[in-house]
Amino acid sequence: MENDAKGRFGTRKPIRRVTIRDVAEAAAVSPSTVSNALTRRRYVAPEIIARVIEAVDRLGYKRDLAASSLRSAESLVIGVVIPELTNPFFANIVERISARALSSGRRVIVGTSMGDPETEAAEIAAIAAWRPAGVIAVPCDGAFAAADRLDADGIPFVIVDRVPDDEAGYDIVAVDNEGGARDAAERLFEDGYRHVAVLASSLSLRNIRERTEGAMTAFQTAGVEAVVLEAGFIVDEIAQIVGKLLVERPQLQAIFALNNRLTLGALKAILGRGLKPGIDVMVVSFDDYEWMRVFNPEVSAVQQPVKEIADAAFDRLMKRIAGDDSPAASIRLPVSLEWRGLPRS
Amino acid sequence: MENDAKGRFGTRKPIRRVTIRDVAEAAAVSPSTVSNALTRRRYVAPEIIARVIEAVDRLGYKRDLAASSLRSAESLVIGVVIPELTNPFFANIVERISARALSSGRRVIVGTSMGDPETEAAEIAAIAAWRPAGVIAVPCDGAFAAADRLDADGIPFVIVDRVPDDEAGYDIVAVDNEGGARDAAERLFEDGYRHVAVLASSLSLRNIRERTEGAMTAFQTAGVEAVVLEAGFIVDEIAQIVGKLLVERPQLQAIFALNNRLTLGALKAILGRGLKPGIDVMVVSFDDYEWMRVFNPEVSAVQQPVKEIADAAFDRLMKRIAGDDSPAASIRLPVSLEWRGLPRS
DNA sequence: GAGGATAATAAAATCGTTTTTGCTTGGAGC
DNA sequence: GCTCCAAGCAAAAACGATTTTATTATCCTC
Repeated sequence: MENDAKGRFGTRKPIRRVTIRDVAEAAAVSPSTVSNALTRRRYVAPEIIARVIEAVDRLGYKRDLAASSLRSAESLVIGVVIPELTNPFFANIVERISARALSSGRRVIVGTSMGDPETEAAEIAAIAAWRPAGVIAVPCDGAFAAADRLDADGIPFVIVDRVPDDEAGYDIVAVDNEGGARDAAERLFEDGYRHVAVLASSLSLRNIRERTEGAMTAFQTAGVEAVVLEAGFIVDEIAQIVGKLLVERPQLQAIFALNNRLTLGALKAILGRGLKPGIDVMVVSFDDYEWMRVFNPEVSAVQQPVKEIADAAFDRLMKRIAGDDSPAASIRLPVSLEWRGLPRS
Repeated sequence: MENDAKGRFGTRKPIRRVTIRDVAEAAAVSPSTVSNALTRRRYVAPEIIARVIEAVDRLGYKRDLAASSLRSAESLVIGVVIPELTNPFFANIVERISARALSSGRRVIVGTSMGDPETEAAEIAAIAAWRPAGVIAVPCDGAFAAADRLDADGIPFVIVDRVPDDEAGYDIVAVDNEGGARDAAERLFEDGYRHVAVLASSLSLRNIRERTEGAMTAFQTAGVEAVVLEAGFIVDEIAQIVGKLLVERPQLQAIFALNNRLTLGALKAILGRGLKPGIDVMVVSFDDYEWMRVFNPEVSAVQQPVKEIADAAFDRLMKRIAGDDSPAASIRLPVSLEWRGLPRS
């Protein structure tokens, strides 16, 4: 007898999957007993369980999760939708949620909207076709129109990081943007900075608006001369705008960049003019990345509690999946200021 | 009649999904005809198709992909296993593969090994339970023991980026590490650098070994005085090692860091000593990141063709899934040197 | 010892879809 | 006008699991 299934690419479809029926036959029990023996949903005699497990191991049986969840109507997938995977902040959140999901026997499927509401809606629709137990989403705009679709399908969801314009009725997990920005602003004042610029991407984003307001309120209260710049999303353009600012306002002592890209732009402008960040011009970043620590002194940053954000969102979603129908709530997590600057001498 | 299904969290399980049967009833045809009308697998009269589509739209029907692929035995999921999602290089690859998969009607599920072979094996096993059409993996070590599991299950797979110690019999997509490192080394020589250090993480990694060999061969041929340092994976430790190097070898003119973390460490050490990267000590990085461009001059880098890597892997996998059983092949893609340094004056 | 409750397993139904098989109709061929 | 074939749709089986229902054996109780 020749065995064609030997070579790696030797045959077309030689492999017939091991099903629960094969295991049942091998263990001389019925398929339902195998199921119960493995899932422990009903009592099965210990010696039969042992026989089943032996057969499973011997045959290399692995339960087909798709078939399993189809019948049991218990979805094992969690949908996660984010603007982009290449942003380590989002990647971190996905990684953490995946780990949590895995330890509860579920699996995450990820969709990226690339910052486009239409793509976002399409992704949500595509994910909905997988009948996820729930969805965790970082919306790309304040509308989050896809919410309706999820509601219509009865899929529970939690919104993360970006708070919708109308936040009523949604479960939301975000950070205390205003408080975090205020803390940083106050620290700048305490350390002697009196002429600062707040670097925003676009004030149409609620996160950025909250950060801007938190910072500006603190600056105004403290009597710090502060200006807000809307610099967009392209590093080179941001650098150009900051460059102009540095020329026009030579008295400027610090820049508070409200996201990591803005920080990149600010640093590029400062370094491009031969100045030293943290010495000639202080830079504080909202959101902390590894590369911010190569500078000397290191760039100070507002650190977002990524793990806590992901955990809070996951926990909330799990409760919803379990049937919790308490009123939707908005959770705001505190951020922490990683101050690495030297006091202004 | 009260309608309990109105509120967002008003009722427990009020939503009954729209199934193909509902559509069939609404369109006054059989379920099989609905299926054929939607998938176009068999001819259905145009007017019936129209009726079906109308019913689908009206009822908001979405085919259950799990059930669909269960019956048709055509898997719609692609497994992707990477060491970590927070590394933008891997995230990029995942994003690209996801996009390609999506446009072919499939979806990616991601597993992260966190650099641990056991976790990797567990992830592969877990993904296998979803019966993926294929798997694309970036192994975390040279053994890639999980390959056997995939082979046993008859799941085709492609290995990306990290080449296994024994590469025979595997489909592999990687970059030309040796050539890329050689190009960078030669350029350093051409620009006048004569005393350089090659910064490696661990020579037990094949990628790093190839890069080291490529660089050292070129340096030796050109008569450049070069030293190899194995500095590990922790930025602070790398910085410390480089710091010591800078003291011991004041004549050092350039550092060739073989991955992005090493680049961070090198920069940190250089900046920490008040030196200017690119001016006092040249830095060349293998792998290019956005933050490398904030410096002045920008950090030169060997850029990996992420899109091409992902595409090549995806294309190969699709062919395997389609039944191609040609011999396994190893594809090596060229990297490009982004030279941003100034010639040594 | 008969009736009935209980426990453990087997058999059958089911999840939502696709595929296979079967039926009906209409038209072509002779 | 009859047969045969193909087209077009319906009915039923199947995918691989779980849940529901049925069956048998055992154990109590009176």
